[in-house]
Amino acid sequence: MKIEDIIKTEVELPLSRRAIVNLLYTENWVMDKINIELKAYDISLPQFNVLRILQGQKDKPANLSTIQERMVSKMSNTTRLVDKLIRKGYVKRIICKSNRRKVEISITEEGKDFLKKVSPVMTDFENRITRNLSREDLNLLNELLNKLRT
Amino acid sequence: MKIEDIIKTEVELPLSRRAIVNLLYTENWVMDKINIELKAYDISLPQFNVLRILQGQKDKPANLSTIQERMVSKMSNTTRLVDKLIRKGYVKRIICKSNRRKVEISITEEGKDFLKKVSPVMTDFENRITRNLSREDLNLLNELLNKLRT
DNA sequence: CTACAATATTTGTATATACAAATGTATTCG
DNA sequence: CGAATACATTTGTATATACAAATATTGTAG
Repeated sequence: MKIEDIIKTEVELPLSRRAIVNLLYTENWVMDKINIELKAYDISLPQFNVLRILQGQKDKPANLSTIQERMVSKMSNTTRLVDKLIRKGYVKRIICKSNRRKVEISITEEGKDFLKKVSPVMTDFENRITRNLSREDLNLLNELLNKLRT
Repeated sequence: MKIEDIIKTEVELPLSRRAIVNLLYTENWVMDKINIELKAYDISLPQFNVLRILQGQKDKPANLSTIQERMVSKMSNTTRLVDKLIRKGYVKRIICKSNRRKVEISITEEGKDFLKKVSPVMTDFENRITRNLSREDLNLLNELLNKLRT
């Protein structure tokens, strides 16, 4: 559906505005679907991503700033996000011995089990939501987004 | 910059995940820049969009549900958003005579003046932020996003 | 070794958003 | 008419986010 029809504007948008509005709208549309998917597991996307980052560390714990720089959306408050994961039992936090300003955050067995359950669900979701795009389409979209940010 | 480098993952992402992550990341990147731009005018993007919608009405007032269906990101709370615009003096709200469940919201002269000042700034911003994309690129991006939502 | 700057995280506060329930009004149907 | 239902908006509440300030720790220059 054309973006002009979605936001019900009579006048055609200038090309650059149309692309930006479409980008914002589509991101919202995707996020809605992701949230619906994750709601069943009582976790938010940022929380899920932190778990994935920690698992990617292969048992080497990460500190807060490492997590922050790897997040898709830059978090203003990673402390409280980690707090929530701790309350759920998915991660643990210990103060770094070598530098007591730092904290070391690592995934628990419970967190790993959770990921083992939810990761395939998300992978399946990603495939479903992009099913209308061919491999070339996906590559092209990826390149255009990179180019936009250049 | 490749999305894998941005989120510092060692493994290459599957195509569909890469596109989705890139979409979310790029939208965040754009929103950050929009917020910086609008901050000087002490207004948020949803608020700005409501003003544009009301101006598009050409003095015909809109009710809340009309505004909601035209918003890019579906608002869960348009009442309080309009409250803020009223406090700023940019819009006014009167109860609809024919159907007192409805309210009629319209832009004030002050709101029109504000838009006259800020709209060119935003148009200029939109052109700047898309300057690396050709007309074909923008059309292509637009089509790919439409296709994704199909 | 002490004061000062730099680093890493945490906390406070204001604002934003999501979702559900409540309010007030209009319509319909016996 | 009066009860039930539908409609349009508002309010309550819990959670999320942005940003600034505070805290705690380490490194460094004199």
